[in-house]
Amino acid sequence: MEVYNTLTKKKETFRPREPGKVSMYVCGPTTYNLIHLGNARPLVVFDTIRRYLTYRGYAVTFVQNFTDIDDKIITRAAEEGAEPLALSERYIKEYFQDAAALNVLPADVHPRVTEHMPVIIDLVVRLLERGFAYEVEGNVYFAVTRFPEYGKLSGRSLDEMLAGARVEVDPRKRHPMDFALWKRSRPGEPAWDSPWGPGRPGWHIECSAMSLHYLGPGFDIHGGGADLIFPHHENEIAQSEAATGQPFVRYWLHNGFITVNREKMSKSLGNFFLVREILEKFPPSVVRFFLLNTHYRSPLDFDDTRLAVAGRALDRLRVSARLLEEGLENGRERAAGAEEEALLSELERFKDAFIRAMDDDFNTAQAIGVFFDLAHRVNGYLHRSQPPVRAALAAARELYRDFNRVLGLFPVDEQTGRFVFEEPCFGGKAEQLLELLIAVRQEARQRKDWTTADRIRAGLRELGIVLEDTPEGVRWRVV
RNA sequence: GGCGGCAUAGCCAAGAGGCCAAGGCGGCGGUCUGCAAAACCGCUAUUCGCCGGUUCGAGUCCGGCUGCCGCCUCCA
Repeated sequence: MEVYNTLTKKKETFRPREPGKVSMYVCGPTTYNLIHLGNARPLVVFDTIRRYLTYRGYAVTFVQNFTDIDDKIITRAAEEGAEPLALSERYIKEYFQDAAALNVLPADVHPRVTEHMPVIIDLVVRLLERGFAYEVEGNVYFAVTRFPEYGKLSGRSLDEMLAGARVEVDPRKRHPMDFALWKRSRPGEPAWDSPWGPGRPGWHIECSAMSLHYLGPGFDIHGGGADLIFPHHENEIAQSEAATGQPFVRYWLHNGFITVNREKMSKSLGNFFLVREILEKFPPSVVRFFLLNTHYRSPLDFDDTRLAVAGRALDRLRVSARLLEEGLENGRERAAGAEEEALLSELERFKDAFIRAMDDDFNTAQAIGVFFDLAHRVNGYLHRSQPPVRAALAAARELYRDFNRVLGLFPVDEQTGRFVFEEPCFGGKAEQLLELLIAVRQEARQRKDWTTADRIRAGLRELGIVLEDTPEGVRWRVV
């Protein structure tokens, strides 16, 4: 397996710290608002990476933090007249709702800053003891000049950073690039006791403290958006390696940005789309497909049209999976013939191709291509062989499930293990009404009353419900 | 100003030296159908931003140019 490591700027063979086990940490959200699509990309990407590593037999320990106290939370809370920690709590709940909708599995641990103060303070103390940090009036700063390798992740030297610096220099800092490990709190702000007085952690120290706490130094994968490379991850390396004297992380993975009109989607530009809003217009599986249909390191331009196109593409896989399930119901328990033998051997080929794609730096775009090849092949078999051989289809369904286990595109019914084809926005009485309309139309068709039949079909199409007349009866689906 | 990335068909997007340049959307023709839809069959880039170079051989490596984007400031 090969992964692109931001630290070395090249693909490397993936060798975990411990054979058979993978430890990974992904920077989670600062909980002061609902997540937008740009925030959702790393969620879906690293969820998929985690799923794939699990699929490949690794015992994965996956940690994703919540930054539940920081300046932005305090500011936002003040605006709303809310308590900062209550605000965080609320948005953590909202986060889990969006993540679940996108079929993102919960991490093994979701540590929060406010619940790890002793661990964070210990790390700051250690940095002070080792001479990598200094205190000024209740604030503690990391001294970048004491860490010669500062800049190794983002690929620039302190001099280069200074040359382009647009930061105003804080007079309390010894070096302009020094950054806060601990910030003294102002009156009325949330505060925790520390050897330097009441305050709260700087942004970067929490991830060092919590990842080291749960995974130990030299853990395997640290992930996040490319905008975290500098300063966040650069600072994490400096803090962690200064404190432990050991390499911090083996592989740094960074996803590319979501753009809108080719410009980065960001809160500061205001060109962002909330996951919540998008899910009002598109099924979550389409959003997930859209995110995975491009390699995770490439930029991905977003607009409604592209999502709609993704939806049509995904429909192809959805329809194929459905034809497969129907084939299994109508199929025969017959011995495999030449046609089935050919299919079975191609299934092996698709599985190999899928693994090859994912082994190459988690190339989900190529892996999805293999999924389409598989669907095409199975559709062809179904088209040619009626009734199909059940054993062959069962093998095909296993492969659909394998691919889906990794990509997480289709919801699966926990009870039956079957794919769930209709999005949960439809059901109950509405579905019964639909069945009634379909029955009426069937009667019209038997009378050869094509006007009535076509009117019902066209009307339903307007509502986004497609009817398909097949020899086995009428099939409907929501588009 | 410093550092970095990307440019592949009408659109989206894989592909990091060598069988015919994946896949999807769209389009065209056909099979099926009452007509459709879906599915199936066939077609849809003599060519990978431009110019040089390395090589028996280059979207794929090197240099230059052009264009777009990002980081250097909170941001996934």
